[in-house]
Amino acid sequence: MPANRTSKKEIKRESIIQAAIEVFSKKGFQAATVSEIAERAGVADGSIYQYFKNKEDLFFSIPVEKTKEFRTQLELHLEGISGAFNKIRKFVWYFLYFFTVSPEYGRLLMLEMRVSKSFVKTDTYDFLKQSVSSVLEIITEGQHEGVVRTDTDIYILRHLVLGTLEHIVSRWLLKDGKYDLLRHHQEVSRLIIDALRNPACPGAAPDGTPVKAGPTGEI
Amino acid sequence: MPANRTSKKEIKRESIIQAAIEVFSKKGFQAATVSEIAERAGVADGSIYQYFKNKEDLFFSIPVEKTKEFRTQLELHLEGISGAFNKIRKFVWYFLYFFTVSPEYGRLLMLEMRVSKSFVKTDTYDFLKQSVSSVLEIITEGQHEGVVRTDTDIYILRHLVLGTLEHIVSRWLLKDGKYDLLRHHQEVSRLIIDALRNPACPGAAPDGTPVKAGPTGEI
DNA sequence: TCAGCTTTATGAATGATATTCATTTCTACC
DNA sequence: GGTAGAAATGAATATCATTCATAAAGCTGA
Repeated sequence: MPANRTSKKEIKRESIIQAAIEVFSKKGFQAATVSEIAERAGVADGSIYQYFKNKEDLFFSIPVEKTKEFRTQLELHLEGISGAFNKIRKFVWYFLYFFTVSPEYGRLLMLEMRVSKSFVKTDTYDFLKQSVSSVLEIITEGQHEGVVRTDTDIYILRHLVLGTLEHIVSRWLLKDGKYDLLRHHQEVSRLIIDALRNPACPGAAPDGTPVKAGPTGEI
Repeated sequence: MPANRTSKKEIKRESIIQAAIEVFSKKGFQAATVSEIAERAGVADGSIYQYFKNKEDLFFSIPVEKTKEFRTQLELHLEGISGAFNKIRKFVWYFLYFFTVSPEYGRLLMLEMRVSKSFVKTDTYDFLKQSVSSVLEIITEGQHEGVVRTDTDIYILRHLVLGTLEHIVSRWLLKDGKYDLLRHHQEVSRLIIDALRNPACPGAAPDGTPVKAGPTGEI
């Protein structure tokens, strides 16, 4: 295909995605209609299907750009920060900050896509997962530093970090962002770090508290 | 209305809900059709609307019974256990156990309802929230015992506990329950407890590690 | 510039399905 | 057994997502 035609197609595709973002953000997946998206993009209903397999496929194309943005901005924010716990603090802050600035997108991602079986099969999801999983890198870095516990599967540590953050963001979105999402970011970091902290690491725990063994594994 | 007729209505309502559980579990909210539910319940399509405002209303009626079951069983399991951390361990185990035994229901609750704005407005949701929030009671109990930190908003502590657990369960459901959800329950409890633990409580931390102050609040 | 071919765009037609509503059937009570 | 009010019915309606036959536009080589 000629290059000229390709770029025109690309532009049209983009304008459809842009219209889709607006309409889906306003109405959610269900209530949004393909006709409205087509109208807003200035194309016929049928044309959408030249670019996307179906309504869902169009919906799932939205996160691609946003995820790239998340990833590059996060890298920028982590730049120059050393120490796994300092990076965790920054990650927590950035995660909450990101959704503070993009609540409409957050609604789509957190409340509609993240929870869909077909989305999980998507390439977009893999990309997203990989981006968010910089936590995993921070965790292993912390283990090498000796400050992060090595007695627990790192994927469980990730569940704790992302689970806590996603829960906070989801509940906030469900309440229409009626309060400041960032207001407790320091407490959240502190909590997460205390969970990740290596219990055997001298000098890592706070407040000079004397400590002793406790039972684990009891249900 | 005569009592006899009332109970007949109640029975029919139940049979519709039962049919709804089966069909929604098998196909999810979207793909399930009102006709199939009606057929399985042995009523006409239109009859559904005598009992429920619409398809969504019917859907959201499902958790009522299941939530009661969750709540009473949890109370039973906590019976006789003392100490906030022991209760947390039991809660973690029971939470994972519950979804292990009811994965189809879990899929509906965790992946479809929990994330819906209209569900959150529901009475059912309030009831559910209240049931799950026995964590809150355990947390304050632990604060009175002196073992749970008091430097952090208890709602944030709840975000950590429920966020971690719901994340674990959601990801498991999205992977079609292909592994044993309970296999890591002890690690999960340990992690959560280490996050909740009062950093100033002598004798609470593990392993006799000497500890000292660390910075908090830095991003 | 144009003929011939390919790609893209179109929107009316199709099919699926939630919901409504005029009509029928049932139930309780006299 | 007659009747009023409740409940049940399912055909009709309205709302989309998606398809597809047809038209328009883009490209190429002369």
